[in-house]
Amino acid sequence: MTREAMKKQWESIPVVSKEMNMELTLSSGQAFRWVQLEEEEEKVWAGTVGEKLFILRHHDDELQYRVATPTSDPSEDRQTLVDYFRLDVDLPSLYQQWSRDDNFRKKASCCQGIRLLQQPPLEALLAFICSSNNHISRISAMVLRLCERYGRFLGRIGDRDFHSFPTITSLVGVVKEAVLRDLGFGYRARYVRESVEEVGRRGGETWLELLRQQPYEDAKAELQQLPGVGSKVADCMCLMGLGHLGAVPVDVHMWRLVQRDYRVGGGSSSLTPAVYCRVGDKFREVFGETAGWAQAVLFTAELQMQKLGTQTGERRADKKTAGHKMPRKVRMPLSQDECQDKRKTKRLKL
DNA sequence: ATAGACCCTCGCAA
DNA sequence: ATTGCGAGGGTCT
Repeated sequence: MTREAMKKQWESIPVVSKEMNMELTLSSGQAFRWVQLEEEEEKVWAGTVGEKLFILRHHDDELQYRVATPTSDPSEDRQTLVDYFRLDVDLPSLYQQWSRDDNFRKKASCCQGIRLLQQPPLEALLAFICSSNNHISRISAMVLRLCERYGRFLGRIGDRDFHSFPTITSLVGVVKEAVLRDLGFGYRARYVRESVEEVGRRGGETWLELLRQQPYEDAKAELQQLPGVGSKVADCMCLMGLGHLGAVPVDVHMWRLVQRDYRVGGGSSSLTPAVYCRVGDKFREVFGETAGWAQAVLFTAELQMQKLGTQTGERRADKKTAGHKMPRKVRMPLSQDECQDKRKTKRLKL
């Protein structure tokens, strides 16, 4: 089949717009490797899931896709996307449940269709290790270069090459800290290398799959054994790499949002491990088992607010004072053993 | 329990 | 136009 003919042929999966906002889902910082490109005067998304290179768009209540890699079984491609976007989950009804929380209903009404991606575990783990004390544009660049260096070439679209995320076997014993530093990883180079080695020792992707079967708390505790994986990165991995939808990653943005919109922690305290834990518990109390997904929606909605705010020339002079006029400190009664940082076990020595 | 250091990039002031 | 400075989806010591 010629290239031109390929271009016209879209496969499709019915997905109404309430079910999916592709733009926000792919660009809100869950995954770092999707790129939007122009193709025949329209915007499409290109990226990889596992060993497949996809081109996506959302048109006419359909998720339309092309696979740019040779494929033996077309139904497999479809299933890959169904799994990746969790299309079996009825999102509007989740929004409805979450909307019993007044703040959610107000803030999320503008941002329907934020789906939680189910990402390949190793990719999620390493990407979020890279995310620490970092911003999205740089994280994307780092992950991109990691794939270029160690991943498999999957194809070229326009002038851009796409690579798969490297497997654990292509990394163990191969990644060198100095190389990662050259790729711009900074001090995270050591975290990535050492975590790769440790994941390898524990059984690679198979071990990560086992963590998926374990209870969230256990999986999180295991992950925090890895260098570069604290409570936030562990929660990101649990939520987006392992499908533990109750995991609630709390970064500085979420922390500000929580202080402003929810009564957790009190105004003056910083995000200590104990407070971190309380935030997650609060979210699980309000949103139930899918608290992590609800968090992702609130996070994205907040990002949108800020983006729209700055676009309309609004002052962001309140950056320092935003959300600091807190109601009085309200401490949650808290039993010590229900909420504590699980990182007590000795970090393994490498 | 709390503070600093840590790689590097970018936006925004002087 | 350069230079300087702080903060950015934290973790470790």
